[in-house]
Amino acid sequence: MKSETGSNSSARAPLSQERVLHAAVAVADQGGLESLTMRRLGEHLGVEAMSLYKHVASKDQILDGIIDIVVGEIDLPSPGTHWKTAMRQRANSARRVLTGHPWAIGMLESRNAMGPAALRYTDAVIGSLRGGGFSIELAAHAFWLLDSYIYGFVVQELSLPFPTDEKSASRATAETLPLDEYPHLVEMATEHVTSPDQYAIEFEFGLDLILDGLEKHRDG
Amino acid sequence: MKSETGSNSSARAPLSQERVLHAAVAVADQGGLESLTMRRLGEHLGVEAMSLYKHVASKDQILDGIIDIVVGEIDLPSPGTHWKTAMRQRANSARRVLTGHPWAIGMLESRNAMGPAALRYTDAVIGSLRGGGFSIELAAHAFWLLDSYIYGFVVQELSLPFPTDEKSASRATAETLPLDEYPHLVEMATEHVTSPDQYAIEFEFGLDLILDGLEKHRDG
DNA sequence: TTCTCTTGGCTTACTTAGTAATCCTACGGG
DNA sequence: CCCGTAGGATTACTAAGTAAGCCAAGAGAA
Repeated sequence: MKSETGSNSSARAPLSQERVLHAAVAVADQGGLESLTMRRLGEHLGVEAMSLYKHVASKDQILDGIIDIVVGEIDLPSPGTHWKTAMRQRANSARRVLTGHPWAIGMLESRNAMGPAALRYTDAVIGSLRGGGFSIELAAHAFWLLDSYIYGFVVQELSLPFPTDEKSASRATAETLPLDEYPHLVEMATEHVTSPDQYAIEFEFGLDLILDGLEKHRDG
Repeated sequence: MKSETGSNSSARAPLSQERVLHAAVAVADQGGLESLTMRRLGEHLGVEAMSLYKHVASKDQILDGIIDIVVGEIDLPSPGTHWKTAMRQRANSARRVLTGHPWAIGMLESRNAMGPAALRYTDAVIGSLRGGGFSIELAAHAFWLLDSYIYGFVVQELSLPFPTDEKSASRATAETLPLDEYPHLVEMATEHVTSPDQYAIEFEFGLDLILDGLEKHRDG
């Protein structure tokens, strides 16, 4: 098993900070944040845990790094696009990316260092709004509002059990609950359909409402 | 030091699940989530770590419990109030509570249990909307939209360095950044005033926009 | 009273984490 | 040919969650 003498062709690719961070994303994606340990990450890269420290300073730095990688996956508004289209696109892209890396959203509040991708993202969004005729003040408002909505929506979407676990949802709403204590909850659970793409519809509703409201502010 | 023989007056109050959970909130409040360890929690209660397990099943259960305690601190809309007033009140209350326990927001996505307080909260909000003339569908939309906004706003508010650390903010925006790479960011940082209660103003803006939009939907 | 449960605490010890300190080895330039 | 260094492995320390089992004090029952 240790026939790796000399210039064997299967000599593993050398580590690098980049490879470590991308591997960390992969590990977190498949096992969740709590499965991302230095030893497991090393294993994933065919390397001992301590070897990682030759490329990153600490686990904290890894955590900062993988957030920025995720943020970097969000599509930036392309310069020419109308602001409303651009905002809709980046909102949908952000939601897709964040739900695709469910561990990421929970880290946004704890680590406040904005990496390069986060800076680029923020700059592009504000730029798109300014280009769309928003004042500085209104652009700031719009940015806060839209980002709040996106983050919060994803937080809720991920914290609700529906998508992953069909039967736990019905059990939670139908059996476990003391039905008469929460009449409105029960009413909603029974009468409000919950289709697989309900979240997309729900997301669109709020997004449209916000974009329309912003447009009115811009024009009025 | 072990003079606690017999019916000493300073015999410590007996533990209980409630006392453990409230102590856990206190520990997390003063030291952050990562400072909440079983040993420290025990210390805080004058007890060994393992003794806690006579009252709670696991640390996970503690985490679920303290979230529900925090949610329970949010003011519920009082039944008689106009829906718009009620939503504004509970939004402000929720923001106040969540920023007061900064560790809480990051846990909302990971633990999906919904304790009794969360159920009560959800039920009351939906009830207020239904009472205000919202259809089931629109009440669901409104709930999602408002809660997304609140959660997301708090996430952003807590992840930005401004309030706690005055000089790190200016350093981050003024010195560390390669200024010309992020022109819009720089513009906003320089021209957009950031007063201490900026967050409250920012929050109001989005809240008003959303509430007005919802009202329009309800009436049209 | 005395014996025995039960309740609620303590002690010990095992596992898994992050990481400091140290060591080893192959390679590249003098 | 030698040696410094880069990039890996080894060992070991500390802190955390928690399983297992011990022990004291109070509440009934005989």
